[in-house]
Amino acid sequence: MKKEIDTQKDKSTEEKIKKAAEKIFLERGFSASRTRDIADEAGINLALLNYYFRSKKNLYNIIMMEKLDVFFNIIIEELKDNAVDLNQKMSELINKYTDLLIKEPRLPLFIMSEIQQNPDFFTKRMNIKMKVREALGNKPIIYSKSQEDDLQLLLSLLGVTIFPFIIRHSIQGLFNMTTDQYNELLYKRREMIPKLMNELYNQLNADK
Amino acid sequence: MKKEIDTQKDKSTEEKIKKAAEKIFLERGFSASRTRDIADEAGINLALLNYYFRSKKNLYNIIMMEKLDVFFNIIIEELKDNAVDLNQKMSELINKYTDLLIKEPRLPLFIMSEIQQNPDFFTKRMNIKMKVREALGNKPIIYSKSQEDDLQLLLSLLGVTIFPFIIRHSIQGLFNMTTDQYNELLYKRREMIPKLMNELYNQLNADK
DNA sequence: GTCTATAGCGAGATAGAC
DNA sequence: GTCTATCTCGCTATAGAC
Repeated sequence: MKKEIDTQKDKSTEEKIKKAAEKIFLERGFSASRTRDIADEAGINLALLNYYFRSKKNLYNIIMMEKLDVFFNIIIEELKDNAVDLNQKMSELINKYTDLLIKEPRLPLFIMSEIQQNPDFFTKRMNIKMKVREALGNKPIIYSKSQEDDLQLLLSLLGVTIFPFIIRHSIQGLFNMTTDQYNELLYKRREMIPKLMNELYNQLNADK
Repeated sequence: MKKEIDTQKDKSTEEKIKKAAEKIFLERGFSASRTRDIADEAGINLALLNYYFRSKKNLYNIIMMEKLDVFFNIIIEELKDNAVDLNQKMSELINKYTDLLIKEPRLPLFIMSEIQQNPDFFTKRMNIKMKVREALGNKPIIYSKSQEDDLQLLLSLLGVTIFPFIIRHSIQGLFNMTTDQYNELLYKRREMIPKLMNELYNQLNADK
């Protein structure tokens, strides 16, 4: 009953199921998703889903792992390479997240919801945590004054960059905006945010 | 089978169920919540839940409406009263959200998830939209240059204020921080953010 | 109003033919 | 590998006694 890995032609069906699961899970979350709907979306039969992935939960975990990687690797890339100019790093991070979230608008809520409901996720099964430590040069992460400022900067940067995607529907609804209008707003933020964050950086250093 | 409104002693049980539902729904969302768990949490029998609230969905809607009100009324208060100083308004908004979200950390994800899955929510059943129009002085909301800047400012402010609460578990997990350490960080942001946002405001006006 | 017992159904998973 | 049919269980909702 276990899946054979090295046959070469079954990849197409497996991939169809994964793509369908990605769509459904991201739209509705785990509990509200129905395996029948995933099968329909994939254009295959429900039994095949269990044939390839054994269970709904297992399929979900696979999708979740991939999405966590996509989402957090952007931050990890940001954290390493201390040589690079701070402004350049921030611009890169903003551009990467903007591009990603225009394509996959539901990603942040999907990931944040999962982690909120399962806060031990990193501790138990993630290699992402290891990657972060690695990116920080294997120094033990101590809550020192300087690192605190770094973290405040990172939180602000992520907030101004990602949150507008999270609250998108509320704002569009409240202010009667079309998706195109809102996207225009989001793209303009790419220029705006680095200047803003640079100011924050100076401000934090001036406080000392 | 309908609930009698004007009896005076039944309020206790009804309130117990509502409080329990609030807890469970906010923790798990609608689909992952079990009415049995809500009943257990309330210390009453499952049948009573349906006696008082008819259905799970109805109970959920009641909780959701209240939470939407709590969450968005802070923004609405911010939008009206144009006479008040901008810095003061921003500080108030930051303090209100920080106080609220320290008490109810799961509120933003709960609301954002619901609206993402049901974007027509405002259009169909909300009086919040009306309140926003009212707060803006009954002017039709047109996507003009000046209002665009206002909106960028609002999005940034909400982002730096609320997002750190949303990403809390990820950051605590990644950086091995305790809840107390993270809360300390959050409180410090109350001072930091108004200065930052003021800079953004100047920046936007200088661009013209 | 509050309880026990249960109806009824929706959904995940599997058996087994092809 | 892929399908149809079905098993089984968990969950919402209700019937009915007290």
